[in-house]
Order: sequence, then C-alpha cells, then structure tokens
Amino acid sequence: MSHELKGQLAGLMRAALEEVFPDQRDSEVFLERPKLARHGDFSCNLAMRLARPLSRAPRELARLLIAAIPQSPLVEKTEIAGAGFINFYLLPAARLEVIRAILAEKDDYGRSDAGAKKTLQIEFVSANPTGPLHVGHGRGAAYGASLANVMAFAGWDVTREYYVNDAGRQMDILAVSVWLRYQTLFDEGGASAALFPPNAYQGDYVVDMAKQLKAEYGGEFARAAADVSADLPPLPPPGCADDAAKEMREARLDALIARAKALLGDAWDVIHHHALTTQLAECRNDLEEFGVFHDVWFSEKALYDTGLVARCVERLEKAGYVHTKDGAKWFRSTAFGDEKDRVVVRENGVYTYFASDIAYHLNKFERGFDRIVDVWGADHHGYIPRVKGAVAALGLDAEKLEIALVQFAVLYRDGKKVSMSTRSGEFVSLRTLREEVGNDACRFFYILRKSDQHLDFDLDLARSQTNENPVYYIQYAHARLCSVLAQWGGETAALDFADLSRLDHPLELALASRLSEFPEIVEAAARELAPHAVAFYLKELAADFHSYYNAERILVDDPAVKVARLALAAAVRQVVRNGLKILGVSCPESM
RNA sequence: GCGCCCAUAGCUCAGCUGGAUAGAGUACUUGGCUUCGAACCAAGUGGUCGGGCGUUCGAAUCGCUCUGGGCGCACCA
Repeated sequence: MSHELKGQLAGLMRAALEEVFPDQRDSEVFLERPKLARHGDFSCNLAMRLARPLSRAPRELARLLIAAIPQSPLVEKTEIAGAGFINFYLLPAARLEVIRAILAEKDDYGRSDAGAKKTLQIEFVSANPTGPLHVGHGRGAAYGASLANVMAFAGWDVTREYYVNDAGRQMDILAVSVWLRYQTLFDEGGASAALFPPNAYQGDYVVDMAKQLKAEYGGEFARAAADVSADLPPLPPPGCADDAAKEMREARLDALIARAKALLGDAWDVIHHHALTTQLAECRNDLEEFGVFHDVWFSEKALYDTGLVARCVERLEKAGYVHTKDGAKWFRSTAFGDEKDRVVVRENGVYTYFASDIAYHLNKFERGFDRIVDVWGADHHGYIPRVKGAVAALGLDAEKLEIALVQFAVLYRDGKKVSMSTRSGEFVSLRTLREEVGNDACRFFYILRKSDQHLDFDLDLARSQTNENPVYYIQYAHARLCSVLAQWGGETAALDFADLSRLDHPLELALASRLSEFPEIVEAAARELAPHAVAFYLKELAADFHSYYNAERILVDDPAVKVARLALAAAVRQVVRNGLKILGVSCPESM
C-alpha cells in the first residue's frame, strides 16, 4: 500500500543512518514529495540536517548514507541532488500498486488509525435558536461537519455536538417578541403594534410563530394593551446620545420581558417553549438539508436544572479562584493569563453566561472525552483564556481542549457588504444561500479556504458563475469516470486482476502517485484541523485525471491495456468519492 | 491604548514538521471536439511572497520591528 511507501523508504533511510552514524540514530527522518517530478518520487533532507551536528559537508554525508541504504524491491535508483538531497526514484510497479490497494479497500481507502479510536467531541454551530441560521453560521457548519468527517476518517471516535443556549436573555427577547406580535393579532387599534420595540427580533418568522400560537391557542395569551404598556421605561428622546439611547432601549426591553412574565404567569413558559422548539426544529432541519448532523443537542438550561452551574462555581470557590467585589462573584482568570477577572455571579445573584459555559465544559470533561474541540467564530477569540483558565482551575487538563477559530464569512451583494444582524432581521439566511448556490457548491465554497482566512462570499459571483465553481470540476471528473466505466459495462471485480504493468504513460504514473498521496492528505488535514486540504487535493486529483483523459483513450482495443486503464479509472473514481464524502459533497454520476 | 488573526500574480487563493527554479484557478493571448462527456485539455503572458533587520547550509514558512486591514477588550450571549 502506498501509504506504506513513505514509511518503507523512511525505514531504509533510518537503517542507513544507524549503520553509518549510530550516534545520530535519534535524528528524525522525514520523507517528502518533491514539487518537481525530476526530483524523484520522494526526497530526504537527512544529510543536510546532519551537516551541522557532524560538522561535515551535506553532499559527503549523503554519499555515505546512500551507500548504506539497504536493497529494496521498490527503488529504481537514488541520487544526490542540490545541496544534499537524497532523492528516491521508485519502480513503476511500486508506484502503481496503490491502484490495487484502492480497489481492495474501496470506501476505506485513506482511512487511518492515527486517532486510535480515542474519543473526540466537536462542538460546532451552536447558534442561539433565536432565528434562522445565516451565512455566517453556514461556514461554521460546513467547517465543523467536514472536520468531524476528517477526524472520523483519521481514526477518531467523533461526537458532534450542538450547544443550545436556551437559558439566556436572548431567548427571553425572542419569546417576548413573539408574544408582542401575537398581541397585535388581537388588537385592531394598533396600540400593540406601536409598542413593538426596535431592538426586539424583527424578522417575519417571529410573526409566523405568533400566528401559529393563535392557531393553536386562540386568544388565550392575549392581554389588554394598556396593561402591557403601563409605566414602562421611556424610549430615548430624539437626539439622545447613541450609548445612552441604546441603554434606554435595552432597559425598556427588559421591562417588557418582566411585564410579559407577570401578566402571563405559566403561559409565559408555553410561549417561550413554543419559540424555542420551533426555532430549534427549523435550525436542525436547515442543517440536515445542508448535510450537517449533530449527535447531541445539549441544553444550557439543563446545566441549571441539574445544579451543575452552582456546583461548578462552588468548586471554583473551594479552589480559591473566586472573590467577591462590588457585590458580584469574580473568577480569577488573570491567574491564567486573561486580561482581567470575569464575573460569574452578578450583583443581582444571576449567573452569567460564562458561568454556565464553565459548567458546560466541566460536563464535557466529565463525559470522559479524550479530546475536545470547540469551533467558534473568530470574534470570540478573547474568550479563550477565561474558558481554558476555568478548566485549569477546576483541576482539569486544559490541553485536552482546543479552540478552532473560524473567521467570519462576509456576504457581498452588488459589491456591497450585506448587514448580518439577526435582531434587525436584515440577513441572508443559510437557506436562501443554499437555494441560490446549491448545497454542493455552498459546502465546497465554504471549505475552500483555510478557516483562519476571511471569507468574502460574493453572492452575485456564486450565482452567476456556478459553472466555474471548482466543485463542478471535481464532480465532472467523477461523472466522466462513471460514464467510461458504464460504457465498458464490465464487472469492476474483474479489474482487481488487471496487469498494471501495462500502465506506462507518464500521466498514468503521475495519477497513481497522486492517488497514493490521499492517506497522507487525510492525516495532515486531521492533524492540522484543516479539512480544506482535502478540497485542494481533490482539485489536483481531478486536474491530473482530466489531463490524462484528454491525452489518452481509456477504452482501447487491446484488452489488457484497457483493463489496466479501467482499473486506474476505477481507483480515481473511488478516491474522488472518498474525498467528496468527507466534504459532504455529492457525487453525481451524470450532470 | 492593549491583545489575537491576516498580508503571496491584475483578481480569488494554496504552499505540510524551514528545503531545490514560489504554485493553482480566474482574467488576457493562441490552439484542440467525425474518436470514451469541450462543465475538459495544451501552450504563453503575469511575482521586490507588505517593508526592514535577524536566526542558518537554506526563510513565503521561525524571531524582532514597522506599515496596512479584520476582530476582540461587559455584571451581553
């Protein structure tokens, strides 16, 4: 198997090293694939790395090492090149053997046991269920889902999780928004409509939920408009300073929430629950249509209900990391490199979001995962020190927790930035984007740059040039392969016995080498938490195939050559499938 | 002001633990369908890897510094 090729060559080099320079036996031996074909199939820089400790010329060391390399049935020749590279040229048979491995392993080709079946939890998306997912969430969804697939393929036992913020003020704002819209359905004079705050959730989906409530419960939750509006804090006067105005509007919104709770009693919970479950279902449905699935939907509220938040703060207090100041309880995150200490219990006795987040991470650790990855928007990066600090303060191994930051995706329409505020209702939903661009292009576009790179999502470009999207380039290669194999019409099992020595075209050997890279790509992508590497690899694989396809005919008259080329074709198709599956992109047989 | 991220071809971006002449796509120029799918291929034009200093056999990659962008610095979530 080709993945072992690299390992076998490294073994040869190590043997040579131990024979010639036993003192240096601990030096790491790296093999890499040279960029240029005329530098061989694999290259080793060991001689150059040894030059310094041994105080000898690299090329001289390379000569000694090469002389000591054991004979191998894989290697055609070795050479010294450049400053002291040792280049390996493999025999064609060794390069082509990967085809047989792919046809045998099928969907499992590229899978590795690097993760050793250790448990890994990846938490991603975790958007507040207060409205439709938008374009920004889409990137986290595509990244997280592809990352999870890569990690699973690389041998990790992956749990995909969504953290539901169902306990906070944002949910209260949504609930009161729904209720106020509901009120207007029973209010002919328009007094309730005028009451709707500018900082409540404006979207049409809020009105829809209000209508659903009316359909299900009639006027059960309707209250007199005068009771709702009585003695509310005032709206900011015209000309009021921005900061002060914002503060006044938020105070008024909080008063409205308190008023709603007072007027509605238990009915408040019904409305709250209705809004939550409706939005969560929407969100889940949206993600599943996007090919994004979560194994666990974890409720923030449950952390309170089970008392874990309280126990968590107590545990921090016992550990001596909590102090009281200005009536609030602060976690001493400065002890862990944070800029300032952070409040966990407010002056009014209410826990902060941070407190429940500490509890959430404690819960993650208590579930025994070997490794935990949080996928966050990059705007939360300032949050990392306090969370890692809290984990450490709880006596847990903060090394197990990694934060993968995903930069924001900014949407452009007509060359202008599109506003992305959920509360204002001015956003492009993920659903809209998927409908305009298509699921496959959407998944691929999101993943096509590394996660720490800003993503400018040009809607007009994505819409007008979908045929130029690289995803079609790859899918087209797959469709072509399917077409050729279909026209041949034979059983693919027959290809297992192909005489691969009939593949002697340079493009065939190049294609085989490319195929053999796949397991290395998967491993590297998993190691770097970088699924985009798989996308770039597939582009290269597709390019190699298209070149070959245009240069040579597969269905030739000579039966032995034909079967050998079909075996290569089947192997390419298999690897395209395995790669696209990781990325959550479909493999159409025709398009 | 402090902290984190980013800067590579006209544009959009790759570049793995430092490696050989820095690569794709796009745009532009030219050529290839009576032969397995032209949503494809072949060839060409295009670079002070933001600037400077340093580390070493060797730097787009590591360190320092400057410039220019993005984001964050709540008893919000």
